[in-house]
Amino acid sequence: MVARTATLSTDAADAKMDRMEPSPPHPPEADAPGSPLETGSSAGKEQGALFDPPEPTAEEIAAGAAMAWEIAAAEDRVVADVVLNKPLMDAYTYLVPENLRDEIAPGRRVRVPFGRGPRGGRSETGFVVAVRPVEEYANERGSKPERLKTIDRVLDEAPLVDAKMLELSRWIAEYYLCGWGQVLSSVVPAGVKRNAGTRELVFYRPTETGRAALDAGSLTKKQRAAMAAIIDAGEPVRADYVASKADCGVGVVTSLKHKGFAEQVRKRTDVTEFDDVAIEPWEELVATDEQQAALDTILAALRGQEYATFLLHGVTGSGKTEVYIRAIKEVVEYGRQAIVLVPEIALTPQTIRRFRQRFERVAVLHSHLSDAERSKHWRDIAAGRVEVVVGARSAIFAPCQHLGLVIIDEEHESTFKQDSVPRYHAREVAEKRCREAGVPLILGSATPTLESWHAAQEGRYRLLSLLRRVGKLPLPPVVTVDVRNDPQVRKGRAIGRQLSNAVKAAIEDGGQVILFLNLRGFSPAVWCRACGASLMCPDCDVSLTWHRDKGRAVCHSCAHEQTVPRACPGCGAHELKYVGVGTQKLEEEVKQVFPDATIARMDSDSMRKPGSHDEVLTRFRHSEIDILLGTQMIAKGLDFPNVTLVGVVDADTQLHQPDPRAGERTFQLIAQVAGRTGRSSRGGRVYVQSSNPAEPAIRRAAGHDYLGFVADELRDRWDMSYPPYRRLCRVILRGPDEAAVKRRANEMANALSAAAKSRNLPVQILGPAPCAVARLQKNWRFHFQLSAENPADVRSLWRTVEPEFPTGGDVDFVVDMDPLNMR
DNA sequence: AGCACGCCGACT
DNA sequence: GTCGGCGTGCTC
Repeated sequence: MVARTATLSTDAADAKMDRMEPSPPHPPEADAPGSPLETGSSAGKEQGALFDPPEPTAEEIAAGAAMAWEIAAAEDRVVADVVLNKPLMDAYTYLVPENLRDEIAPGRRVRVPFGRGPRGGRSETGFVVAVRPVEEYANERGSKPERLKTIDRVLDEAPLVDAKMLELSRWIAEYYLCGWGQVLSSVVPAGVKRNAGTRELVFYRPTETGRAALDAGSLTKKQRAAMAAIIDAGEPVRADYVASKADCGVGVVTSLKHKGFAEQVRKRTDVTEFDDVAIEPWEELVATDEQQAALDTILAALRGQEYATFLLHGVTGSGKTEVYIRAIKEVVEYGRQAIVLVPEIALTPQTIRRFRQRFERVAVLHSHLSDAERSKHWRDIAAGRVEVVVGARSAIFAPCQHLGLVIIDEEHESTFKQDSVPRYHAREVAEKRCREAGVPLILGSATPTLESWHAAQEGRYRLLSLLRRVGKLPLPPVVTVDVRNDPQVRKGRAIGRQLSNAVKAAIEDGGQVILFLNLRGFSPAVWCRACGASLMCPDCDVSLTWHRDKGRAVCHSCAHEQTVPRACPGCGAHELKYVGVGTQKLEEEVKQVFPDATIARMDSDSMRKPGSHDEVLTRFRHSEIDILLGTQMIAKGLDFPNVTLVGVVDADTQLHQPDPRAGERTFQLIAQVAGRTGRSSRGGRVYVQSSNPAEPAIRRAAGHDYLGFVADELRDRWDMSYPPYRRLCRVILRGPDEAAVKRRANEMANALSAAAKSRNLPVQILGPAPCAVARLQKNWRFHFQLSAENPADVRSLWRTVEPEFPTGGDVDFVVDMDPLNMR
């Protein structure tokens, strides 16, 4: 058995197994693996085409099944509850055959027959969530023990998840309204399931006759040396090890085996090898008073082993990471582990290096790892060989056995919500996990979500503030530029006069510049001057973006690409024009205006090949690049002291999204981008171009006034009955027939509405209405929302009504609890 | 999610 | 007369 067994098997699972011991003596004729009975039956199967016995009748099958469970009961056998990777709310119960009794355990996966049809349905993979006596199932109300099917096979040598993770995943399934098995399947990385990075290898150990033969001196010279090497090793060893140790060929080991002097052992072994990167040493810093105060509060909770969520509100450059690291140091001293979640996009080599410099054993979990790497890190974590786990959203499921602390950095980032099933938010899952483990959770952000801020106001979270930057550096002044009357912008330029002058001055002064624009491509629309229509994607309700490098118009919502027709497909006029500015056009404009500057563009189009991201940032760090322009990618986490100017080319793109959180996102974005400058004594400035400079989100961001912004925004949220004052659950319907989708949306909304009324549940139904993107990848989309103060009411309403909704057909639906994406 | 079951239209 | 459409409802 591999080491993982010991560390991953859980108290509850052990207790369960204990309860089932001692097992009754096995009758000798019970079919153990490899027994003649089994080989006989499989041989029979292979020849079955010629001598098939007559098919048993339904009665015979039923009688056999009834007998199976009666025998099972008489023999004090067990059943296993199994959950499958399907949107099913219930676990399904299976008989555990005698020969699998010792292997079966909660947290392991099994193959089971599922569904009706010939041969009792298809074979599916599921997770065992419980093992219990068959009588317990038989005594359940409505149980049909005679209809139980039997487990085919146990897949894992050791549980993949422990009892705590089983419970956490069950909670997620319940809260996010999806199947337990769906959660478990996505919690365990694919590489871990396939044991990627490990091999079943053959090892040799001495037998008693082998030892005797060595003592008796009845071996040849080479055999004697090999035998001695095997015995001296003190543990099973590989043949090539023996060969090099005894200076012989591996054939000698084989002959020892044939003679019965050594025997083979098969062991699953780690075969991954990673280079250790050299890490430069770290100079300890002196904590600021603010950092120390925040830290003291966190340490008190750590020492008291109590759950608490801390909202660490720290302006950019205030040294939140230093607080995290010192808190983790304390946790590591107790021999416990910490999980640090960062947005995927911030999971750069620089971020990882920062933790590797300060901790001995850091595991990293993110989407760019190979299966073998991820599986290796997962096994290291489970075995307790890791102090700190740094990872993206799903790292919240890291199998730490002695969790001491969880940190979520940039808590406001929407990437912490998964946008496929299970649609969980890592913050909510972390809260649950920490509460159960009795450990603190730290949420860090310069611009906390309104949900978190509100929780802090209510006292559910404890607020810690870092309002000053380290080194007494001021926050950079932010200039809002009204571009409505700018002569250059009116000519179709992206960069107005003021920003352009500022860029010029910054470069002449030897500084570097970051220009941010959240639209990739060359022009975001192809527009007909004659009829005013834009070129649309044939499959989506989205206008096509012109990518000049490809010479094609591209849909950013699906894979569609096309050439641009000569004539407008709507009116036939030859008046098509590329309008608006994306990063590609911005790059061209900047090159034209600043011909002597070195320019680099960073967006998902220019960063296709792996490593290019890091390469550009390294060049930028070494001042080989004067102007870095790009999308979201350059807004996060970059910390370059020589950046003296940041320009937000168009603050309005974010603001005009059809989303109730557009204001919040705009504020966050400006604050975040502004944080990229003024990080040294050289100072820095920020220019924000907008056509709505009076918009509160923009005005407050320019004033670095988070408190003012949340006060405004919370008032609006209250007026709109929107989170954080209510919980929402969004139901999205889609299908190829617009009328059918609309009809189904109405039916579902009405059914829920009626049920809420009759059950007296305080849940409102908002909608239905077409989605903001009314058509996506050929499907029409409608949505409606359930809104309640208490999410339990939403859940209970949905759970009672949902089973009545038809599935299949050409309209399907998804449920999104606490939605962030409103498209 | 599949997928087998059942009840209504165009073909030999 | 049947084959096959896809709406409906289970799956231990």
